[in-house]
Amino acid sequence: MVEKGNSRVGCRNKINRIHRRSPMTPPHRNRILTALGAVELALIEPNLSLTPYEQGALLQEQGEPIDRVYFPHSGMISLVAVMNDGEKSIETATVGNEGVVGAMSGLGARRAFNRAVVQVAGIMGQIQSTHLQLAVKESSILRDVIVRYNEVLLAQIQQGAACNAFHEAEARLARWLLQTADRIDDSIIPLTQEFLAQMLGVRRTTITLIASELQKRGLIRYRRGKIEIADRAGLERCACECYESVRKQIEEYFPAAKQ
Amino acid sequence: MVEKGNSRVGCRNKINRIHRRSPMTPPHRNRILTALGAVELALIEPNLSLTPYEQGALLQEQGEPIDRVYFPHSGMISLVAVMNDGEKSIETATVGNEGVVGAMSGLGARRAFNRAVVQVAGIMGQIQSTHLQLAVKESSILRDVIVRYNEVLLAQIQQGAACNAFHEAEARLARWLLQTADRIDDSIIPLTQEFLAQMLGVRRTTITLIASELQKRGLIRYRRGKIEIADRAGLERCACECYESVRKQIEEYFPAAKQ
DNA sequence: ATCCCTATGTCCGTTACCGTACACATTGCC
DNA sequence: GGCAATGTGTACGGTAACGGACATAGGGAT
Repeated sequence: MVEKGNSRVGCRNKINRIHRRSPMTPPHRNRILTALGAVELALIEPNLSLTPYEQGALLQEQGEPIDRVYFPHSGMISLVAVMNDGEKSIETATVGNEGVVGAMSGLGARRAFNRAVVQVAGIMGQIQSTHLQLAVKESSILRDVIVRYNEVLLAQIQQGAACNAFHEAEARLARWLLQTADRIDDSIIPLTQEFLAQMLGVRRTTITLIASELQKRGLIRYRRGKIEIADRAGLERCACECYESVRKQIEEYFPAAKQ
Repeated sequence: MVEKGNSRVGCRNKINRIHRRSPMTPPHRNRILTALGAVELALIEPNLSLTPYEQGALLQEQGEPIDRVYFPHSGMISLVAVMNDGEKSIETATVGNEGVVGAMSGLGARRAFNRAVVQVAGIMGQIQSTHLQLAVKESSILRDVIVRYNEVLLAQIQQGAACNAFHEAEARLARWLLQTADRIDDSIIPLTQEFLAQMLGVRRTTITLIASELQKRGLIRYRRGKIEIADRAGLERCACECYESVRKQIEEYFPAAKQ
């Protein structure tokens, strides 16, 4: 089960490390925000605060009203479906600096249809839903960007649904690792097998089995709580089509800034 | 694989039958439309045509631009995710008179994120996306209703994703039958096991096995191409939580008209 | 009545993953 | 250095569903 974050320090270091990498500019720019023009940015920026979140932080609970919207600049957020019994849960989408959590509340959506958990610590731009709503009233471009991201999100969730039904755990794990590496822009993913199991909705021992198999084949390397992609091309061959399919759509709708 | 409808006659009778049931008023009212006030209805009704569709009709293809929006008054539409190879496909949501297909295009969404196929023949209100867009510009209530339905749809797709991962075929079949019966407001579902298999993303023989088991237990009865729910309460006990969960949300967001 | 097509039934070996239990390794903490 | 907590490895029976092949039966068309 995913729980509210309680690691006290730990991630502070990570954030500092990121800052050290590029002291002048923000470490990453959120692509949704960069897709906006100066006028639209000016509408929301006064109410947009930059906040670091640590691993495990619960940003949004399934079924509760949405009060804030998060634009990750770094780190990664999982959108998670929680079953009624409260026992099992599974990830239905991941959001990194290419996305936004809770954006539809800006158009009037009331309740969160899923839980949102910070999986990899990072810095999020955040704004109150009410503030975003006011900004949307002023700018149809802002509204369009939100609708556009909603398309991406829907496609991603749907692809995941099909993926769960058709593809085996190995392909899904490979997909997940690649996807997450893209989101956090790092080939080392700081998560335990236990977490991966919850994301994929399989047993932890199944992950152990598959991971050691992938390691044997030289595609990944891992140690306690860290998984490293060793052979990206190889892992891509191992992942299902869903990876490329989602990646392409994101790239098309919200291309990464060139530099 | 789901294909473009090619049954020539057949469904005509069905539509006539429905019409005979209530000759004065439309057989069912679409709940999204009834959720609108007179002012909003007046905005779209001039461009809203009533059209019967037969089983198998392809309303929307995955990845293509959305040009029309469909408000079912009767019948049932499946939203289907198609895998890249074009071979496999799976249903990610069903839409009946409680919903609408393609509504987000009214807010500017460009491309269909999934295929939409008529599973059970019925009458659809349909309107051009461009016309809907114009109406949305005039009415924030209309916009809100669309956003509200988007919430329902997202929740449904996500629940389906989790369901595919956690629940076994029997529970999913039970769920599907109940859900579809609700949509078409009839306890007899005119579909073959082959179709059910495609919807659930399992082998046809798996459906045969499960269906005959359910029949043995007296929960359903079936003959060639028709499945009847014999013991609704029993089938509900057999279905997974997902059924109730989705049903409740729909009822809350778009309650059925009392009569 | 007959034919043929489509829908349903049955069989069988195979496999991926579950469920559960327990042992071992690494890390941080006192 | 020793302890506890956390993460990883392994083992094993059980089973749901696959994949493919083939057999029967319903029902519309002629």
